[in-house]
Amino acid sequence: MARRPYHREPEAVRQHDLIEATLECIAEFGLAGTTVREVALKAGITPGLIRRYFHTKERLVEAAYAKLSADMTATINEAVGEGAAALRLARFIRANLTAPLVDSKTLSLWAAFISAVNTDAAMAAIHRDGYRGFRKNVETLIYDLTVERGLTPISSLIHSQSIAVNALIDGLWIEFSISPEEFNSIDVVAFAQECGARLLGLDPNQLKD
Amino acid sequence: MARRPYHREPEAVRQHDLIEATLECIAEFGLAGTTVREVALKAGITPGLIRRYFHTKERLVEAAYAKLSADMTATINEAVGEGAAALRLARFIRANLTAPLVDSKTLSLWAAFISAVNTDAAMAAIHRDGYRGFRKNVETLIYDLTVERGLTPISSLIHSQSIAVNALIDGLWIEFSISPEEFNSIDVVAFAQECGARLLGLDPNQLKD
DNA sequence: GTGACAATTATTCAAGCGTATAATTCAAAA
DNA sequence: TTTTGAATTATACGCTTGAATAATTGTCAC
Repeated sequence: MARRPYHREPEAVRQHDLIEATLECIAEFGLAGTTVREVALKAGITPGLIRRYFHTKERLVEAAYAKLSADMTATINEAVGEGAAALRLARFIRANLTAPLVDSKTLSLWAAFISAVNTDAAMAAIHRDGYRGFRKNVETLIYDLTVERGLTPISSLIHSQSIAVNALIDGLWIEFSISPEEFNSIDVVAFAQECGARLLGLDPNQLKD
Repeated sequence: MARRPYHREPEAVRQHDLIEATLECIAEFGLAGTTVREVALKAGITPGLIRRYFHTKERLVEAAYAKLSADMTATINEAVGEGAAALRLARFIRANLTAPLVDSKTLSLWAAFISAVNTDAAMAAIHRDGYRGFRKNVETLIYDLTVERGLTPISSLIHSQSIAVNALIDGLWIEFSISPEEFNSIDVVAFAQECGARLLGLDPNQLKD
C-alpha cells in the first residue's frame, strides 16, 4: 500500500486550495453532500490536514462563503472601473449579468449559503457584511449619477432607487443564471440597462456602455 | 421501556404530515441537517414508517419541494382573484411582498431547493414546472393589462416585460425576506407597485390596489 | 369470533461522518 | 551530523446516517 507522497505547501496556499475545493464541493454536491473527505480529495491533501488550517468544518464553510462574497464584489468593482457615473452604472449592470457572475455553479453556491443564513449566526454575519457593501456600491453609483445629472440628491430617494435597481439586477441574475435557455431571445445586459434607466427616470438608452 | 402507542392514519394524512415536517426541518436545519429521524419526530411517527410512503429520503424532499412550489403559487393565485387587469397585477405584487410569502423560513426553504436544482435532475424538473407556471401568470397579467389599455399586444414585448417585472418582484422578495430591517422606512408593496408601473410605462399610481 | 393482512413500531446493519490521535517525513537549527 | 519540531499522512474512534428487517398491533372480511 503506497503511501501518499509527502508534500509541503505554505499556509496561504493550503488555505486557498482548501477554500477553493470547498466551493467546488458545495457547488457540485450541495452543502449536504460536502464532506471533509471530499474537500480533502479535491484539494489534493489528506482529510486530517484540514483541521490544522480550519478548526472545524463549519469554519471552513464560513471562510468559503466569505471568499465567494469577496470575489463577487471584487469582480464587479473591477468591471465598474472609473469614469462618468452613467457609464459606471452601465458597466455595473453588465458585470452582474455576464460571466463569471452568471454561472449555474455560482448560483448554486449563493443559494446554498443563503439557505444557511437563517440557521447559522456566523453565516448571517458574513452575509450582512457582504450585502451591505454590495448595496452601498449601488447607492454610491446612483448618488453620483444624480449629481451628474445636476439634480439635488435626496437621500431617501437614492435609498429607494438603489433598492429597486438592486432588486431588478438580483432578480435578473437569478433567473438568467438558473435557466439561461429562457432568455436566448433577449440581450439581457442591454435589457437590464434599459430597465434600470426606466426605474431611475432616465431615457431608455442613457445607461449603455 | 414503554412502546409508542400504535396509531393509524389515512395515507393522505400521513403523506401531508410527512411533507409538512420535512419543510419545517429544512427551514430550521437546512438540507444538510434534515434527517429521516428528525422528520419522523416532527411528524409524530417512527422513522421506519417514512419508507412506506416515500421510497427514499430523496423522494420525500422532492415531494416537499413540489408542495412548497404549489403552495406559493396557490397563495398568489388566491390573492389575485378576479377583476381589472391593473387591479389583479397590483394584488399580485402585494401577495408576493407580504406574508405568508415574505418569511425568513420560506426564503430559507426556497434557497435550499434552488441550490439543489443544479445537483439533482429531479429537483430541476420540479423547479422548471413551478417556475414556468409562475412566470406564465405574470405574462397573462401583463397581456390582459395591455389589452385593457387598448394597446396591441406584441408577444415579444409582453415576454420581456414579464421578465422584468418578475425579476423586480423576485429581487425585492428575496431582499425583503432576508433582511426586513433594512426596509423599515419603506412601504415595500406600494414601492414595488410604483416600480412595476415604471417598468411597464404606466403612471406610477396606476398599479395600486 | 378469528385468522389473515396491512400498518406501525422497534431493532439492526453497514456505511459514512467529523474528529482525534498516532505514525511518518522532511527541513532547518544546533 | 544529529536532533528537533512542525507539517503531513495514516489510522482509529464514536456517532449518526439512510435503509432493511423483525416484531407487534389493530382492522376487517369471513
